[in-house]
Amino acid sequence: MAQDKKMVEQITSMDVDFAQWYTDICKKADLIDYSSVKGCMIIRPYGYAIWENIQKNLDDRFKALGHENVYMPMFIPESLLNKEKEHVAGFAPEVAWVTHGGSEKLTEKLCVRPTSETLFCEHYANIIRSYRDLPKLYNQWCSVVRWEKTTRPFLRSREFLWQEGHTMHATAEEAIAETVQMLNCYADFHEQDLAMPVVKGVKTPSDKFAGAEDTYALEALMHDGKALQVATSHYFGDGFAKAFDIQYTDKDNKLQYPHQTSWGCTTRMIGGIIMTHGDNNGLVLPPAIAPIQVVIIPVQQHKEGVLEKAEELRARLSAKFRVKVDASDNSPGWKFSEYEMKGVPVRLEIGPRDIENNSCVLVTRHDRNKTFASLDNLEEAVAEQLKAVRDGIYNKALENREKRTFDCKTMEEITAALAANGDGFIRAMWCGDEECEDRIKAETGVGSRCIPLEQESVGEVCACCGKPAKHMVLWAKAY
RNA sequence: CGGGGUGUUGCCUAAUGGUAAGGCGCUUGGUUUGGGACCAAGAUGGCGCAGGUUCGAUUCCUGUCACUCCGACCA
Repeated sequence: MAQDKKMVEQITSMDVDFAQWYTDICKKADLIDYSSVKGCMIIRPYGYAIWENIQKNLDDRFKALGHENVYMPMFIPESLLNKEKEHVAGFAPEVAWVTHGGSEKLTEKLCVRPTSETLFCEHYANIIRSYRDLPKLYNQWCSVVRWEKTTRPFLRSREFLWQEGHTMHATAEEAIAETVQMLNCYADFHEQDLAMPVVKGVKTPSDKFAGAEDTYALEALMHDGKALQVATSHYFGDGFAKAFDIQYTDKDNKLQYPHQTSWGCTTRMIGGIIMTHGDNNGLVLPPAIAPIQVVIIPVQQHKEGVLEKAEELRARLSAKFRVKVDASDNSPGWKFSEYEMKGVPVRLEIGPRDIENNSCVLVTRHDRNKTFASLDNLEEAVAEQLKAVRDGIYNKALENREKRTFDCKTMEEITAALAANGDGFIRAMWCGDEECEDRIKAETGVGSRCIPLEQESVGEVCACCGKPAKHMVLWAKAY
């Protein structure tokens, strides 16, 4: 098997170098290319198609919950960004500024949006007058810019695509319900459609979004044991409303401040998909968002009738699935490898022998399991195999997470667990003191990821100071 | 932003203070075709960028940019 010369472009094995493996997949599965500006990546058609599928799925979910899409400008005047002090403080270090229009210096510099709370607030202040104007359930799909120091494709790019929901509600209760509802929406999308197990939790105060009362987040564990925050949902209370002077008249003719939320997820999810499901043969895509769900590989395609049959099956299956036939003159073996690298969930092989038997071969990407399917009820067989991929990769990811989740009572136990098992989720109790949070990070290397909504006691006292514990916290190294 | 590594054609790698070599890929023709096929003939780069040293630099020096890894910070 081993060959001296390099026959084809290989993907670095993830056990050898996980970071290189990740980069190889991004490049070799044709997801991205680098551009001439650091941290700004070109999302190539195959990568962008994944994003489009994610976008469509989520957009449908948002609209089903009553949200409307809008589009805000990409520039924010400095004075507007400065209105909410915690918010600016949080974002100022990574904001990109426009200082000139043509050759003229601008009288006020404009920031390229790192997020659009301020723009939404300015607009809401203009359009919200009465309780009859509430709730406002807006969302926008756009790109934002954050001048990151360290960049990686999908995981941390200086410009990234995302959606940001911004809603206004008459009461705190309604706004909190919205915050939780959207967290659940994201969680369902990740679990069902991305086949990615997630932990729902709330961020510790030090880790909250700049300007938020509460930040909820979904945390997923990657294959290498590092955590990735894949979505967030914030409850703002009326802090922004006060800073931006947004008020409405309630039923009793009294002026009130509305309560606000924002929630978002980004192209980072694609990085999460790669690092959750990918293997040494390349990408493994969850069927729900795979640009190609079924690739048809004609075998002995020069033989009479093979290509015609392949095309016939494509036409038939296209009614229900995203299907491609590869009729190029590459060898079947080459095609098998190619579409495995690209993560296509199901491969359909059709050759003279199959045609004779009125059947075909279906192979699932994640386990290369081969089944023979009759052409008579092919749609059902394909649907079944796609489901098998979704369930298979979900279970594999869940198993990895469970294998890498450790309950610890003390910092010594945390250090020992990490040393013995490698990176992963640590479940440990915390007193609520920021000093302890910092010390745990400094001394064990894992930071607080979230306080899981589903609390489970793993001890009585804080793993750091030994005082009575308030919460069980999930700790990990993170991307 | 601090510390390390890298930059030669589409990809991988070599050599060299005297003007770039090979494999893969690509093109054409033929033979193949159920796990990255084979043969033959072709095409493709001046060595990230900018300065400097030198008769002369891809090679030496300086700077810069990008990629990458490890930290700190962040979706």
